[in-house]
Amino acid sequence: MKISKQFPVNALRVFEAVARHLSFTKAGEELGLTQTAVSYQIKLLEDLLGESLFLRRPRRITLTDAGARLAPKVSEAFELLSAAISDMRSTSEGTLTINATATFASHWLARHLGIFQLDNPRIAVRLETTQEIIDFNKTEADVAIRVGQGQWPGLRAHFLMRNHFTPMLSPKLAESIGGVREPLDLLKLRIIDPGDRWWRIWFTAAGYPDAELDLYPRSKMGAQALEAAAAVAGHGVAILRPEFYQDDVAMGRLIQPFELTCEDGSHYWLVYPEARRHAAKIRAFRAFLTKTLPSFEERAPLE
Amino acid sequence: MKISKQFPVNALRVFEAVARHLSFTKAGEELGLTQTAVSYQIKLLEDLLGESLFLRRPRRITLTDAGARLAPKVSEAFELLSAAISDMRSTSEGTLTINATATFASHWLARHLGIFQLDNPRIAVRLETTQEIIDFNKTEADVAIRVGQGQWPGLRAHFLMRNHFTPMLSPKLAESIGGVREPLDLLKLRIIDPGDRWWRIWFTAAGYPDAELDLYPRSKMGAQALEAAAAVAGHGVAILRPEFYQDDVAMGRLIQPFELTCEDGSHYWLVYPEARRHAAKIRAFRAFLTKTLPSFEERAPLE
DNA sequence: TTTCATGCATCAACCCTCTTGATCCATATA
DNA sequence: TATATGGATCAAGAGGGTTGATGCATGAAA
Repeated sequence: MKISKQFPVNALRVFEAVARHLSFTKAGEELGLTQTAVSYQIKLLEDLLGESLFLRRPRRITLTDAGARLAPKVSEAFELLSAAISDMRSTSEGTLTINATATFASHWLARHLGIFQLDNPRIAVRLETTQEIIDFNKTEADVAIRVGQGQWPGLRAHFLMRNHFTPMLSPKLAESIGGVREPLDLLKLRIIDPGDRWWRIWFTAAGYPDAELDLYPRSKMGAQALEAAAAVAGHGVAILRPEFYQDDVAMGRLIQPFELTCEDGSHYWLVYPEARRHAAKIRAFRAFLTKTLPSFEERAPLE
Repeated sequence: MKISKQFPVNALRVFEAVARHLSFTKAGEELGLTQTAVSYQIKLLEDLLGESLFLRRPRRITLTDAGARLAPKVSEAFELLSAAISDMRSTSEGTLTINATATFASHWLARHLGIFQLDNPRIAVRLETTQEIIDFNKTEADVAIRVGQGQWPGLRAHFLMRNHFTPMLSPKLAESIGGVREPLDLLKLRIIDPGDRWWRIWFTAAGYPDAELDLYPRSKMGAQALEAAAAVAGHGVAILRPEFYQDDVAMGRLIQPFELTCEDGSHYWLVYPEARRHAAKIRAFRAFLTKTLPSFEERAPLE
């Protein structure tokens, strides 16, 4: 059974407009309906209620007692509804929830988000960090920053920046073995998360495809930020995206012993549900990225 | 454009139910819809608002912030709506508006309506009288008493009583011409509304088809009650439905000089819109008539 | 672990509601 | 009397909304 059959909300909506205008034609104009449609809906409602709601006088209609009793309450209810909707609209238009990896959040967003907020004083920002993959059906977020290939079904993706990596460690730790001169020197140290494929890629690129990383199955941290912290503390060598740790380098807490950086095909992307692409706040965020990030563009490096 | 497109009341209604049950399936059951339909409506609403309203967790769903903000207001609005409707229903179920001719109202209804009200203490009665034909589109009435053939398009008719008539006058007036012995005596008196076809019918039946009534084009009153009043006052002879004036006869204010009564094929009927036939108050009124009026039956004497 | 049960998403197909446009009718206005 | 306004009625058509089957993910149970 159709829903409108049990509870004629549409008919009520039409009734409300007619009661206000006291004219089928005018009400139709307001609602974008023909006079016929209005007539039909009113008749429907009247039949359902078993009561006439309007008296059909020549050239004008009048509310019956029943209609007059009903009208104000229906009006109120619909005002409430539309208020609720527009209120919700403006509130949620007003806060942008960004879900990012901890790494990206702390090393890039935290540093640049100020500009977005200056440009969009009416949009509050909520920044959430989760480990890797998020599902917009399961997490409340308007946009997300993901690392990947830039292809997710149902999601629109904009390229943010390439992701490359290189070993980094604390200067003290480097000194402890008399400095790091060549890649194999690193193997004298504890490797933070040797299972990370990045290590293999990097050593291969450096000319040592057979470096015995597996021998050191130490900590598995998962989040780059944590590995970096461990490296700063001198617990070992981590493989990191150098741009994110320029500060640490400048402050002498980390060094990047080799120029060589590698990529694994995964990069940073801004993603959001296809269907939400026209939301004002998402537009604003795109505009901010376009302005702030030279490499920002939709669906860029498909390699 | 469909109305639901601009303002998704149906979707909101579904949303309200889902928010209450926190389950698409349950909500569907409540509304008499399939889970699919519910899913569809929610998605519709979410797309329209550009906001997720529910988080799809395994085996249960949760309101998002946006959804949680929206739900209570929508609930309130719909409660208001359904309250308004049921309130209106019960109020108008509670008063029966009867539209009758002044004659019938004062001579039959007024006398018997007490029984109806005893039987139906919860139904208030509003008795309105208008001259003849009423249009349910133009007058607020639940039922009407009409004189006619019992055939009106769109209306259901129940036979109430035959309508017959005979001359009546005040005893004083009769004495003034030495008593009324035979029909032609009446012509010595002023005929109240000689244009009334009833006179011609009656005189013809009495054996005087050529009685010169047209000679006395006096008052045209229209309502039987007024003619009766004129007759009581001794202003002339009226042609009336004798049953309605038994009191006046008993009190010596009117006499019925001849036994002969005539009919013109028009009788008294209870009528109401076909569509309203199931209304409780109309049922109650029918029950009352069945009980009170032996001749009461639906669509009876088609002659 | 494997299997089962629950609950939502997706898809294609169909029905019926709702809308449209034309026409008719009644009445108020000029 | 002629014209304009506003609602009712009718047939026809579109598409919104519904259904039922199916798939998928997860939690509970075996």
